[in-house]
Amino acid sequence: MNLPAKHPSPRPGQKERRLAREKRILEAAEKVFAEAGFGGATMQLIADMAGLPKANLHYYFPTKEALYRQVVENIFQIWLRAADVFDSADGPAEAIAAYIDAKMEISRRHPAGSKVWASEVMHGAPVIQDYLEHTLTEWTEGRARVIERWIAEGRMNRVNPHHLLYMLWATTQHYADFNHQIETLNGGKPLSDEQWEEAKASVKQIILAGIGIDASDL
Amino acid sequence: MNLPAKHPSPRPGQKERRLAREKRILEAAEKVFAEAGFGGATMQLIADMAGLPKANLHYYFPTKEALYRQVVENIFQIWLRAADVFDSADGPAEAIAAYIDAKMEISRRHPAGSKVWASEVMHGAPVIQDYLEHTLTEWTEGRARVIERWIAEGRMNRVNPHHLLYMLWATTQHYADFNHQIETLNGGKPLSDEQWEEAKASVKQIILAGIGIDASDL
DNA sequence: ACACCAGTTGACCAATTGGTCAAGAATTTT
DNA sequence: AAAATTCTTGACCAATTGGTCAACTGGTGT
Repeated sequence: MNLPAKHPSPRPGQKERRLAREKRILEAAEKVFAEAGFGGATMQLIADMAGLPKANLHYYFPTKEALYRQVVENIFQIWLRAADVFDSADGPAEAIAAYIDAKMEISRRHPAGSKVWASEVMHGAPVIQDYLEHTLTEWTEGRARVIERWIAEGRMNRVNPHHLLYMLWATTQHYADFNHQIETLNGGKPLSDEQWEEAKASVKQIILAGIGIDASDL
Repeated sequence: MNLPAKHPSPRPGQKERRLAREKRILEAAEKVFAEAGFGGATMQLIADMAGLPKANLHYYFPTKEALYRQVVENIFQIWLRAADVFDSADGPAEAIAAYIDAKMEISRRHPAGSKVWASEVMHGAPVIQDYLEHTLTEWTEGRARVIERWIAEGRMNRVNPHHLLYMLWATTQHYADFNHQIETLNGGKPLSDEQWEEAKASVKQIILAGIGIDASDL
């Protein structure tokens, strides 16, 4: 990070290589943790999937817990970043629609990460309890106040902001966590591009109508 | 069940004892599987929680898989039974409201079971793929047709029935699977009776309005 | 009293697991 | 080119795991 930088210019060298290796490991780990859960995942499996010997994996991540923690924290960052679109719009219709789109896109592009997150929370959040208590709590309370303001301004129906947020989280996350069930009910095939669009549209339609917003605004 | 019944009268004896033991084991197993996942659960832990030696546990359930399978199948039965309330009502308002109530009650009363189910599906449904492909598929298609009929009759908005069902599942299940997160956001306390009522009411309010049903019907 | 059988259990086992380590290969720095 | 640092890896280890087994217990029917 801050070692003597003899050469002020580029150098594709060591640092990038290390980051690339770590990224490859983290991607393998995410998949394995998602498929097998923390308890069912083995370092050997992760090493195999990343294409390197187990001992080497332990060089980059000293323990299984450390590796897992990193995976979970990465997901949480993605999750939080998506949450930002909530603020970049100025009304409930745009904000909630954009938030649904963003979260549905995460479910589509990062199903493994979503599952790891769900699994972590389901098991009592042993490693990210801090995040839940601070970052997530603050974000949630902030957004709840925004929603209450919209309600006070008559821009949407009076609903309990927390339960609305839970519904948004639950519904969008469902498409990742339960994608296997959805696939099975879809004749064994993954949702096509059009079906994903329909899913997004359906979720937006029902929720926006559910809080008294005319979706033709969008 | 149908062994020679020497005594035609009662007899609290052996069969009941066996069932009681199995029930106790299954309850312990459900908790442990929910808390640790299949991979993280150990027969020793389940035995401890059930209050009997591990070897005895293996007398009732020969393998970890067999025990797990039984737990999952039990949950699925509860799930399906709740689904029946969907049919006992004659209109979309009553049916969906009753279904939400029933599923919310399951989330409240059987959070461990719900988590085991979620975990099973999330990991690709290794042991209940049959159920997904047959029983669940048939139930879902049947209900989707009912919803389509309601739409055709003008009794609710035109929405994609599958995505409506997914939203119902996702939202109600969320209160079980993510109860830890909800508790954390609730100041570390479980939802009170009143809060559960508000949760149910909020879910019903948003979804019913979302499909164009005036909830004051109920 | 006896045999019979479901249930109980501590001791044990082979396999797997997360993690270590020392020796070597690469790469960078001097 | 040599020294120093970073990476790589096969072999290994202690602990844990699911599962077995033979001996034991206790109730039931005869």
